[in-house]
Amino acid sequence: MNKRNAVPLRRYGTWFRLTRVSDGGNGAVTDTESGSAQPAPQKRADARRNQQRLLDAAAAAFITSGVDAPVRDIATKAGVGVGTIYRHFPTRADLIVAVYRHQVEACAEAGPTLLAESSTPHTALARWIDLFVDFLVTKHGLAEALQSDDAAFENLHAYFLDRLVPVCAQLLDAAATAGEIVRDLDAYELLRGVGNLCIGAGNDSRYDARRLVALLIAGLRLR
Amino acid sequence: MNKRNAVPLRRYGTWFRLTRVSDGGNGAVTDTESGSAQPAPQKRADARRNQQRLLDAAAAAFITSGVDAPVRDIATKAGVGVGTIYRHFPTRADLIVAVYRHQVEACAEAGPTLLAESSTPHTALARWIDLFVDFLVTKHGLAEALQSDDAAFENLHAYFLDRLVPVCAQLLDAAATAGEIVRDLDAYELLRGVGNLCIGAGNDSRYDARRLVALLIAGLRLR
Amino acid sequence: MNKRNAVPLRRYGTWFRLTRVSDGGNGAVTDTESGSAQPAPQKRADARRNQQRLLDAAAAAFITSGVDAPVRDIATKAGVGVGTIYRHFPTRADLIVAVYRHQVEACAEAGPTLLAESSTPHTALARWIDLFVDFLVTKHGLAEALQSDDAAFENLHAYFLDRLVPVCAQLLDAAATAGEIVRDLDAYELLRGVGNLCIGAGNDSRYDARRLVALLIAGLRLR
Amino acid sequence: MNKRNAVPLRRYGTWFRLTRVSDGGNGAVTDTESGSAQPAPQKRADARRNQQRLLDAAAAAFITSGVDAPVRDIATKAGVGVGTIYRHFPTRADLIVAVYRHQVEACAEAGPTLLAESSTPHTALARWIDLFVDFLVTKHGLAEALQSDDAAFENLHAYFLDRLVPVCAQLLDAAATAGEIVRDLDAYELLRGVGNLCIGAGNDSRYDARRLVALLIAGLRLR
DNA sequence: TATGAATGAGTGTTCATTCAT
DNA sequence: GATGAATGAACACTCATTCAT
Repeated sequence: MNKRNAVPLRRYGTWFRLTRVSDGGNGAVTDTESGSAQPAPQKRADARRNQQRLLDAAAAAFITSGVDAPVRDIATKAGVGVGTIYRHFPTRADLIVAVYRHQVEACAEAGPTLLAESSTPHTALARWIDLFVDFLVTKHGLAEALQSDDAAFENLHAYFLDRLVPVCAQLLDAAATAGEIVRDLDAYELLRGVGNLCIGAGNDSRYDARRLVALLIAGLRLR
Repeated sequence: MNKRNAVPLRRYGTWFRLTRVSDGGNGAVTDTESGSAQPAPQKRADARRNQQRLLDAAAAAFITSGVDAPVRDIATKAGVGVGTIYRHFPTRADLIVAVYRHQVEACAEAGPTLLAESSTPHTALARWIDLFVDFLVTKHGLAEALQSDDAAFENLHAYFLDRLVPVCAQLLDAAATAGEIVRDLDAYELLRGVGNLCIGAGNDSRYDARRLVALLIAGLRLR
Repeated sequence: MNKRNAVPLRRYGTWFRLTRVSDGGNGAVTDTESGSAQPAPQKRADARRNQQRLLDAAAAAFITSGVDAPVRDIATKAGVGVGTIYRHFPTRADLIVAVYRHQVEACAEAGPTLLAESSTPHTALARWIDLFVDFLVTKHGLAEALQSDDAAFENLHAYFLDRLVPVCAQLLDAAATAGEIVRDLDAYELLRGVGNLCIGAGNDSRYDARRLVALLIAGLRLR
Repeated sequence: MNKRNAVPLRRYGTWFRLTRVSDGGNGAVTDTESGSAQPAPQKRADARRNQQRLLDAAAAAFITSGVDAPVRDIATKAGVGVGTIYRHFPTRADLIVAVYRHQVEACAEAGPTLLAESSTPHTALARWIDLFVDFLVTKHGLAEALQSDDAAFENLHAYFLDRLVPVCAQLLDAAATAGEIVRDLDAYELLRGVGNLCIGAGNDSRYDARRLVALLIAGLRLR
């Protein structure tokens, strides 16, 4: 996870694009193992294997049935008992976060890179938002979960906001400072709006979330 | 919501009449406007009272728990037995449509009026969309239901689309013809986007759906 | 009802046979109107009309859905409110008895006639049982109700037994006295057995209740 | 029930083996006969205990309320949650078949044995029918279910007919070949009739199904 | 530590029966 | 008397979560 800054931005673009095509095996990794000392005695091998199988199964189930997929379905798909899921991920939010952590991190880290590489801050913002949309649109039910006020999703909200709001704020600020956009909107509100526009996008061929998000971003421009 | 006064009140009269045309016998006609001497076979007073209490309770429950609100909760809130709900509204879609019919009709009818009264078509569009947002923002479960692919909501979709898409299309068309906006977006997609932006708006004080919708409409403008 | 003895037996045979073909409008009549003095001031005409429509509707519903047919279905079919049913027939058993009274009476009265007309008592018994089977086989659910221990059917049991057991006993006794059959079986048990053999006979083309009943009666014969 | 001792007990061993062949994983194998050293993956002890309690409770409930007994009643009687029933027996037919499988198998297997052991085929038939009656008379709901046209019971019908009709046919055929009985009746119809005669036998002290069945079988004899 | 059996609250829906109009 | 609106008990079935093994 620390190595990732070395990966050129375009990688991320590709990554997200690949994601759209064949996501699911997104190699989620928990924070624990990216700790300080790699040679430290890692968890038992079978425990880690289970954790990985669980994440793969959950990712697959989330695609099929949304992030509300029945726990038992995920367990069956992973070839473990339901108890094992609860051991590794006490709440559903924990599981969802673990499944999508990689991609959220990648998205967060793409912000500064895009800002550095793009011709204008507004372009960087638009491209970054595209990344976020590409992510959400392919995760059925995630956008819904992000706006749900179900207490079970609190950790999920917290994680997404912690990681993405500062990045988005930086991009918005840069664009505003450059005089490209209004100062009307804070990062939280923008992300929420973009997230909402992604809801149900996968079910409805007549609805293209990307087009609407692009209009929203265009609407930010000062005239 | 203050803008709604722009829609003449008489519209509401028409409104009820239209309601009766496509009604399934549950038009939730309030006493107020049907006056005293109607030759139509009036329902029993208690039945009509219950019907109204049911609609009120359902509207409240939909806000709290979405349009999936348990039937029993609605019945309890209305102070009636569950059987009474099924008597008045055999399917859930019947109940949802009945709850929102008045406002949908009012919204639909406001379109042409606004177009006639506003300085430009784009202004009319923006004001009409405001009306729609004002409606949706207070009906939290509704926006979610409108994007759900649950078969129970098919009639709901059909009703909303039948009534609102043509109106929105007329407004979009007028604005495009006037050279004010792009032709990028069809009415269905715009309504869907606006509907999505309204999801969860009532639960989150940091999120103002109206502001985001305004940006979206601004984004339609030709530069 | 008192006139009926004047009707020759073969009438009854025809009647039952006709019943099998086109029963349903079986003209059930309550005891009340066959009282002592015809010129007495009868019930209001509409009340009697309702009663008759109810019986016709119930007979039809019993054929379609068995004697468990939903009360509201019967009411709807009769064009009356459910309350009217309960007024006329406080329990389901009352309704069933009223519907079938004519035929039960006819069957009961056929016993002595057959005994007088048949070549032997055993023949009379067999023919009388045939009458009973013909009756039951065409009344879906009735045989089931007759053996049900549901308290709602108590009156039904009582009525059937009161009317038919003595007749059957008379026939059995005559045959036993003539040395044709064993004395193993009392009338109650025989009727119960015959009733049971009729259960479900209408639903199953591979099952002919008449044939089995015939075997049972044959089994009574002394060897 | 005392005659059942005529069926050698070893049969019951065979019985269980047969059970396993066509079993859906719920063969209700008691501990007693599977001994200690079985290589098969044993179920958890509590699960097996529950399964047995469930079968006992279901058998009892079926007697009381018929095979339509409410799932929750059975669960309560067994001291388990309703979910446990659905885990073990996904459909009601599964539960019914499991409850009666042992006895149906025993009955089926008794046919050839009785034929071999009895003095005449007709005697064998009578004794076998007695076995069947002894079985049914104590399962009050069962006889009703066997004639029900409810789709939920289709598998039940199929199972009973598959197992018992061929056995009965063999016995009938032997007796007919021996010139003892008429060829009037096929095995299906006979079993259906016997089953019907058993309906409600347990509730009514004035009604002895065995006596009536004996008369029916006697009626088959050639005179 | 892993398993998956058990739990039971939650939900939609039907229908006999009562009773206000 | 007649009506039919209202009631609510009853039932099947699902699934998140706990905990004995």
